[in-house]
Amino acid sequence: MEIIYENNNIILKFCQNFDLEQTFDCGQCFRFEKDNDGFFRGIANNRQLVLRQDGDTVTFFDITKEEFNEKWKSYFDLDRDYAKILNELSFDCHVKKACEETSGIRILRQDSWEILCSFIISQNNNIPRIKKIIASLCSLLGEPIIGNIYSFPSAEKVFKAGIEGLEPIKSGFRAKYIFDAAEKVANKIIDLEKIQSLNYSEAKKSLMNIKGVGEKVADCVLLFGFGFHEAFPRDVWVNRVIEKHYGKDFSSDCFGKNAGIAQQYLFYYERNTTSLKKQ
DNA sequence: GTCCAGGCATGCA
DNA sequence: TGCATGCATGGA
Repeated sequence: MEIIYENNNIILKFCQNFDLEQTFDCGQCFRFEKDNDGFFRGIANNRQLVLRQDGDTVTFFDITKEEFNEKWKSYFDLDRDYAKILNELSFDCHVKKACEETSGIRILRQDSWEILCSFIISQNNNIPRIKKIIASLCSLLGEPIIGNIYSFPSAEKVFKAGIEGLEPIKSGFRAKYIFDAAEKVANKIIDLEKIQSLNYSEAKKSLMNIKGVGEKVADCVLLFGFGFHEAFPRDVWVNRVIEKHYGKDFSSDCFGKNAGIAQQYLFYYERNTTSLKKQ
């Protein structure tokens, strides 16, 4: 990959294993959208980011070299050698097949509080509605960023709003879970910075003290919000893959420290091939 | 109207 | 420990 700084834009040439569509569409983030002209816009790191991909060239618009290096390289996991990892994971024929179809997903490194909240909202829910609830949470309690787009509200803000204060976002039974998470995070009963320093199983155990956080949500938070790539979230789609191809004795240990990357490729492949069949 | 959605808490055996 | 059931809401 070659990095060029030009006219206040960052241009990445010869990108390997980096596809914006796949990365934003694989269910790990809820605040990036593609417009009709091929531009992706989203909110992260407290600003709006605009990007575009043409073949193996990705452009980040209106961004300094310093900001790119400090914030966005790690956000898009650009220093990790995905070609090597996918090659290693391809000892497994199902992951190999998934990679042959789709090889541009990167695990984003997102804000841990935002991800915790977002995946609490995700339970027993569908992606369009998850996005809708998150957008209304942001416009209800976040700070204005641009136009009618708002930042993700802090845990303190959500805690102060109270369960009743969350009513307008129509999150249903999840409101009490969102509030419990906000209360524990705001009051440092769960210290997100400390969780980062724990090992995987201790970190998971700690997160599961929050109401509405079970194994699956905890694993998503660890994978997308903390960078624990050994986390292997088992949702309905992945369980379907496991039932079909692996059987009862399956353990994600076989994928080792990159199990989460294997999971994401299996998830994306299963979800897309199944939805194609439905059409 | 019915079913389902990146699950989880709860109650019961 | 393992399994069934209810849960808020909205789109298909």
